[in-house]
Amino acid sequence: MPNSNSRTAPEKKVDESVGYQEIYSQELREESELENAKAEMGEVREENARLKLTLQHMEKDYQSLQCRFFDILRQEASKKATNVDVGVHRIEEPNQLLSLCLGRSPREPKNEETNTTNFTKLVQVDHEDLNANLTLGLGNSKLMELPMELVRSQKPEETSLEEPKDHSEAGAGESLPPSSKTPKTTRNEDDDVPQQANAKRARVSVRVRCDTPTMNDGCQWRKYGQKIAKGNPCPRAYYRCTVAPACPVRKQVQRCYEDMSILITTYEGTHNHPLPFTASSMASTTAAAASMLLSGSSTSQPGFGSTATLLNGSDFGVFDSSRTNQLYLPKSSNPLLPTITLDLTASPSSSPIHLNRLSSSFASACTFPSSLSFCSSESNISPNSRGNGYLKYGSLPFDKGSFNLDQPYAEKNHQSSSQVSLTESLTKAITSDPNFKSVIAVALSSMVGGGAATHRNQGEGERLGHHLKWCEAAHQFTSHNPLIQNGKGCSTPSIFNRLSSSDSQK
DNA sequence: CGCTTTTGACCAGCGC
DNA sequence: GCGCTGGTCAAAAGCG
Repeated sequence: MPNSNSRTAPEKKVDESVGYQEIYSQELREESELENAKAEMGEVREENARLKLTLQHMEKDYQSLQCRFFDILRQEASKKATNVDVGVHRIEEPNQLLSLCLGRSPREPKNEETNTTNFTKLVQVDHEDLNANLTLGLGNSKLMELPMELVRSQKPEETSLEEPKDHSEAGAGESLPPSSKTPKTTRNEDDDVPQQANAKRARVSVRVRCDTPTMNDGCQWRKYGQKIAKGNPCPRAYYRCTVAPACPVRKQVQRCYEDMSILITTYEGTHNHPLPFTASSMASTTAAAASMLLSGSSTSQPGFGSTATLLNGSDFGVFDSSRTNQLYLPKSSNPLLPTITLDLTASPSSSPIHLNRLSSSFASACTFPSSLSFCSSESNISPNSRGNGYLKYGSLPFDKGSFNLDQPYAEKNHQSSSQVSLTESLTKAITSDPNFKSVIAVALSSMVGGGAATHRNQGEGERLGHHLKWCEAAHQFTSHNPLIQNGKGCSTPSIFNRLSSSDSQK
């Protein structure tokens, strides 16, 4: 009996010790898991702190930019007060500027004081919107597609390529969408949605010095026609976007007769599909320009027809009516189509006075000397031989091609990264301020989305794209800093070089 | 073989 | 109504 007692006691002890070991090991496991979780939380917190810091920087710089922009507007307003000759033009300019920068309607009250206060309010509202969007965007991956949203801003119903279009474009098959026959759009759904129709019909003409037959904008194009237009022996080529079968976007490419080195590319329509990174840059550029044109068309002078001109400052307080005649616009068969021209052929240094008088994004965008351009060839082009004093959007000094992962698209076009970078410069020039909110939102969304995605296995390519968007956004963002910092609009290339090199090294 | 480019024909808008 | 012009179509050719 004692044996049994003596036997059971140690067994009980052994059982107990085994139980303790199990419990202990389980506790150890739990502890290690807890520590892992804590470590992960710490990392997330660090990342969150970094994001917060970045956001604070962005907001701070954005506010600085607003202040500066506001000051410039005030200066401009005071100048206008003393200049009666061009008063009619200039009174409307801040509105156009506002409409460009903030995407607002230019049909606001034209009182300058009202303008400035309105602007302040708009900025505040925008800022609030920004915060709201950012808040939403952190949890909403959809915001990552803001550039595309921008591109499709006029067509909100077309949010996805996969989404079958149930209106006239649906089931079109081989037939072209209604908007493809742009001049004929007046008889179709455009009557129903006039603004949308305007957006489709608005054309953005880009003048670029380019040796290659076409300018690589990152998109896929198929040539469907060629004509020799009257007044220009150089044939005009017609391209349509082939990224999506039903994409209504067309472009016309024609060399400038007066200067064969200048390539005039006219974009028409908005893409109804996701775009490669490089293409989205150009698309957002043209969309922004088109939207600016459309929003400002109501204030344009009759004598100027339906053509607006960017970069010579005609819309930004430096208008010189004599210069509009120096435009080498492609002869459009459809003068009803509002056309905006982005002239990238002139040197920024050719108009220092204009430069100083330009406001906001355009001032900052124009401040990048062409010598800093990453456009290998185009950047060294001498100032426009015409000497028209056009402002050139200098290119940002980062090699877009270095992290252009949309190789299939780029390879399709067999064109240099310098042209891609041109797209970037365009984008930065046009969309910098008007879409600054979007830029920040995209940036943060991309960061958050990309950061989260690193722990997942899905959407690798998309994540890369977002990262690229972030890079672009960061460049757009940082491109404003020199203006803020020195207040003279003299950009310092180092920051871009650092950024670009770090990006490209990744 | 599939995609792109070329090129002549066709169509629609506009001015006279 | 006619001619001019720009834009598009579509068959043929070219290319990889």
